[in-house]
Amino acid sequence: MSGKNDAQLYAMRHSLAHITANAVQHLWPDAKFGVGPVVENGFYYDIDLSGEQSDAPKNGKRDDKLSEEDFGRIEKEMQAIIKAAEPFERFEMTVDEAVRWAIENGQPYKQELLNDLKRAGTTVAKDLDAAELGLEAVKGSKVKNVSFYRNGDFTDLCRGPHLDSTSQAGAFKLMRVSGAYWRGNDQNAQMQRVYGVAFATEKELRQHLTMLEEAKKRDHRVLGEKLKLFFITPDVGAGLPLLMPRGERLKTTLMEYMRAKEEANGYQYVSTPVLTQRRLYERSGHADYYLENMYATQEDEEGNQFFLKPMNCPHHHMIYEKLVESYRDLPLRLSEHAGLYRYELSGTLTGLIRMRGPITQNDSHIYVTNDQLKEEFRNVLELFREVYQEIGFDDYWFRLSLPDFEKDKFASESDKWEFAAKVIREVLEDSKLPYEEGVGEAAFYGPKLDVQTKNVLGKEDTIATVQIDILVPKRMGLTYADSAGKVQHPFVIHKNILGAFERFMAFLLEKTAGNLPVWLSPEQVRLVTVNQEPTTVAFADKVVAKATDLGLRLSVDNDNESVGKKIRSAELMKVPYTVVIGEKEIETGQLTPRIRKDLVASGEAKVLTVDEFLAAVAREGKSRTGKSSL
RNA sequence: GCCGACAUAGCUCAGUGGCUAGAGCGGCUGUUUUGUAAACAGCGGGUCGUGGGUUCGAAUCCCUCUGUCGGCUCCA
Repeated sequence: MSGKNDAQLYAMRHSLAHITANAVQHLWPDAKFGVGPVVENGFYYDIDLSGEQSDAPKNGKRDDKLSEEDFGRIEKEMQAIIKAAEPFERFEMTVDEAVRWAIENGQPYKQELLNDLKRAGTTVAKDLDAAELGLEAVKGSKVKNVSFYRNGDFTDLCRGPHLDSTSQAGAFKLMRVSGAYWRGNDQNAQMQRVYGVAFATEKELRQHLTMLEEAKKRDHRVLGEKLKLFFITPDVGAGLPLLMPRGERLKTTLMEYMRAKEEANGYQYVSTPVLTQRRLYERSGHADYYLENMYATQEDEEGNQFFLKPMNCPHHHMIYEKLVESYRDLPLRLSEHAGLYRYELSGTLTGLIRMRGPITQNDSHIYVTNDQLKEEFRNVLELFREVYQEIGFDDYWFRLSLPDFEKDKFASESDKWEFAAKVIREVLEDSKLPYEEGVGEAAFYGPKLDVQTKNVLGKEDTIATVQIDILVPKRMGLTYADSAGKVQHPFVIHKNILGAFERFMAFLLEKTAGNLPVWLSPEQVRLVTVNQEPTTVAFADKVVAKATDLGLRLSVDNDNESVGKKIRSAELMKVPYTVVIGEKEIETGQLTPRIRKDLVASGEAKVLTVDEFLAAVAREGKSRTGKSSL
């Protein structure tokens, strides 16, 4: 798409946001409007109907909330506005005039934005820069004039640009309505956000909607059910998935891989209890931030209350105390694959991506001196690259998550924050790794380097993180003696490369549509028998025995069904290799493996001996290749 | 937690106040002994998510709770 078309599409989507608001205003004359920016594939507008008394109440219910039922009449009204071919006209007012306009028109949210603009020269709305709000503003500068756009009877504070006329609006569809806190702050009123998608042509819109349907099939929750990997049941609880044998196999394969990788890189594994006294979290400082997000036991008869651990750091810090006296003991790299539990708000739960537990984190804590910090951080990034490359995961980018010092959470020691952030930046720049920065995304104890990816519906997620802890070691009194015999506090690098194993499984499933490479497939080979004759079964048994010796995961489908149906069933389970066993194979001792389509380039079937075939699969498992060697 | 939508058989779904709640797939049984994406026949299978209410009558209307989906806030 050319830059000109991009600009045109942007203006079109932005104009549709105005047309949406315009239509809502026709139907609910007292509607109050927030902001209405362009987003990926479309636009939204934040609307508040509270206090609204519409002429057309629904079912006698209060009519102060939008619902998807209303979309039909809103869209109809939008079409009428588009058909009327109203020109978009730009004009300016002084800020004071604009504030008067907002008051006269009953637009308190616009008024607030204008007042902020006047006072601070900017509007501070999280995730929305002033330009997106439609305000021309440079931080610190005096704003005199603001621009407005008018079409027909609708006027909105807006930077533009817009279409020349409403008639140029393309194909659009209102998708959903959801709650959104005014200016992203949960202390503020909750408005309603109406989302729409919009494209230049009907065809593109239909393609987009089809793509969304297709994406649903790649959803790890759908695949988890179809591939018999995991499920969630209200009897156990929301956010508490149960892994079935296939899911556990996948998780264990990833865990074994990471453990071997880390042990080869000087990490030592430890094991710590899931229940812990409150005082540990008070000592670490986590109690100040996360106590209400931790599951607690009832007080026992001896008066003790325990918490399910939501992180491993404090426990590992206790081990540090036992093991480290001197700088000679550093760096110390501790790892644990522990199941963590966190109370997450019910509305945030998302399959294996966001869960309450067990969250099996690929968690390590690396204790270093000042001098070691940079090199060790570089080593961690190197390990990241190595692991992701071996796993074939290349769809990610880095985000340097920094504190927002205007928040209480990031209270003190700004020089240490700067130092840690500088180390991360230098390592990234030395390695020539592209990254973005995220202000306000840091942990309470230090800056983070997050690994970002997009899920199947294009939503951004953090897959893994490395953090430099500048606060907790001092707070917990962790020390070592430096070369001069002086007492020092170590830095701690918190790292998890695969994040939580469950979450990583989810990303893998969505990226691969369930077509896992051979080394990760719970079932690597399926033998399909042509008949149930004893000779056939005996031959299959012989292959199974050989495969088991090689450590392969192979199963036999000896059901009394047609070969075609059993092939289909293996295809649906995304088994990499399916091998039909019948008279021909028994006679010749040779197999013609059917290879899952994504694994192979040529469609030509190869004939191999049993030993050749099994050895090839074993090699592929060992090399973790994403392609078939056959 | 908040806003919106939704919850019917193992799965995907039909059924919007009126007969004993249906279909396809899966399952089970039998026949068939099968050659690379669905053999044929028969049989099971539901407290219509939970609890309450309205009604002569509720899967269907109202409320509660639980859970799911999409957002918002949050994410050590």
